Amino acid sequence: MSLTDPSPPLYQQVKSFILGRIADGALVQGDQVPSEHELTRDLGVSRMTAHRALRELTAEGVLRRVQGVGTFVAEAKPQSELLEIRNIAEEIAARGHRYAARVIWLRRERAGAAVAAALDQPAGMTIFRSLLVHCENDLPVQLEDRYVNPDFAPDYLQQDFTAITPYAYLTALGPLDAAEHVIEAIRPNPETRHLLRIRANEPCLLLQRRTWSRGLVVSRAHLTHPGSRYRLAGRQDYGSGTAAQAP
Amino acid sequence: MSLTDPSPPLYQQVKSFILGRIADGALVQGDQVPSEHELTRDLGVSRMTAHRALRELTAEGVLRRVQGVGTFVAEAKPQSELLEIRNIAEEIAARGHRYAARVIWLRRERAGAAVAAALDQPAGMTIFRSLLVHCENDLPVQLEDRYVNPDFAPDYLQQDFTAITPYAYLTALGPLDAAEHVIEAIRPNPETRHLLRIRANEPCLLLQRRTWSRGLVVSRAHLTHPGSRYRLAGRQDYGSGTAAQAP
DNA sequence: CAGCCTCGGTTGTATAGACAGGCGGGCGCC
DNA sequence: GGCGCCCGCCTGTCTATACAACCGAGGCTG
Repeated sequence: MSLTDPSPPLYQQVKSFILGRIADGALVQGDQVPSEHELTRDLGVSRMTAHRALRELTAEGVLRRVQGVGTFVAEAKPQSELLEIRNIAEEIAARGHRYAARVIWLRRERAGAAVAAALDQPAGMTIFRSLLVHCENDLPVQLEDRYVNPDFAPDYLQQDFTAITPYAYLTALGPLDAAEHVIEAIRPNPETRHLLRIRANEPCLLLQRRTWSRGLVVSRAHLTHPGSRYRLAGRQDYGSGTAAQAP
Repeated sequence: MSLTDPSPPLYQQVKSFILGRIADGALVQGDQVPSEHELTRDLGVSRMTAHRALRELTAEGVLRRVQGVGTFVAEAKPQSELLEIRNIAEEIAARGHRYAARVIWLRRERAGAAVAAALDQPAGMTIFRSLLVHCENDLPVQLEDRYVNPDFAPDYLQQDFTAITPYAYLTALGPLDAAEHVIEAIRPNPETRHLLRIRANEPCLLLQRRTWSRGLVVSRAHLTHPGSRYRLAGRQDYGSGTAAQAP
């Protein structure tokens, strides 16, 4: 078997080769894909080229690699791939608005079943939890309810989260894993409404972010606050490669 | 100048070096960052290592590279980078749920100032507009209100959008440009409530997507519909490189 | 039988070298 | 002075090689 030579870079052709095997069913979820050595032998490319192809497909979520074991087709995404959310507090700061955080409380508590599962902890284990209000120009825009795995951040409760955001503190401890997000429109409960100063009958956004092994975040954000200058917004580049398939 | 040796990989250290220069203001938007050759010379790493660092930072949107010219700090994003939304109709189909679209109407109309600006058309120009309900398992989940630039899709109004989604039709005509998204939680208006079968007092999500030169989409989605099995959700990979900067 | 060791396979990283292609400025020629 | 070519710089890709770290299985030993 050989690769078509003309234009696209070799590593791109290797990526297409793997993606094609997945698309036509020759490789399904959990299957081991050819190792770098096999790709080197079968496709006639160097190991670095095969490595780059596999590394990029891993970064794109298509594959999963385990050092010393092999490369596998990643499990189907637990949910959809509809959106990707970044950190709101850093967004506010990056846009030059006056940012402030207010710590409502920091405490340890027993994890319920759902939270424990999200943190890879057995149910009933002690977890750390923080509740913060993020303000932009004195206006509360986000209520951040964060559950943290104590194993990964033993000193979490001793931090001064008016000086450094929990997100910044956790990423300083190490890279954060992939995250799952869920976003909904909800009617805020009275406590949320009070802390975010939301008028009665005003809806707000509920963002839930689960970062494996590191923390679970539940943010109740009211980004369309009267006077707030921004919405939850973003950009997307439609890579010319992601072919649109009609339903 | 030299790099601290201990644990993190060299290409990671090079990325941190560049990000640090940006964070402390030594490099600002539009500045040329050190070339691969300079990094090789100044930091004592090989060109491939420097190249990987710059390539990954480019993929993350931090830098912009021009072959033959150099590498520069990317311009600030016009809006925030908070989220990225894909196509809801295709999501439903991809997840194997029964998908159906209902066309409420197709028509041409005069563009108001805001719509015209979004379509790069002079105000008052004729534009195409479609209103569709996307259903998942007979449950309406999204009301898609789409404004299309007639120059790019002259036959738009003749299409059968129960067979092919507007998104698929437009991408078949050519790749879509970058898009800006805005998402909010709103209380739906009576028409939306009726078409999406939303109960009184239930909030819903409002998604606005502007694809430059091709179309403007206003979607009023009620994704937390009782019985609907999904939320607006997604995943994210935190590149281990994007250093967290505390506000 | 249990525990330890070794060994082969696999991924992760790093280097040196090479060639291709794009861009822009400077130099020479007209 | 103006035009065009060429050369140097820069990024993009690819190869060959090397070493490190990790995992699992199989064999050896107590």
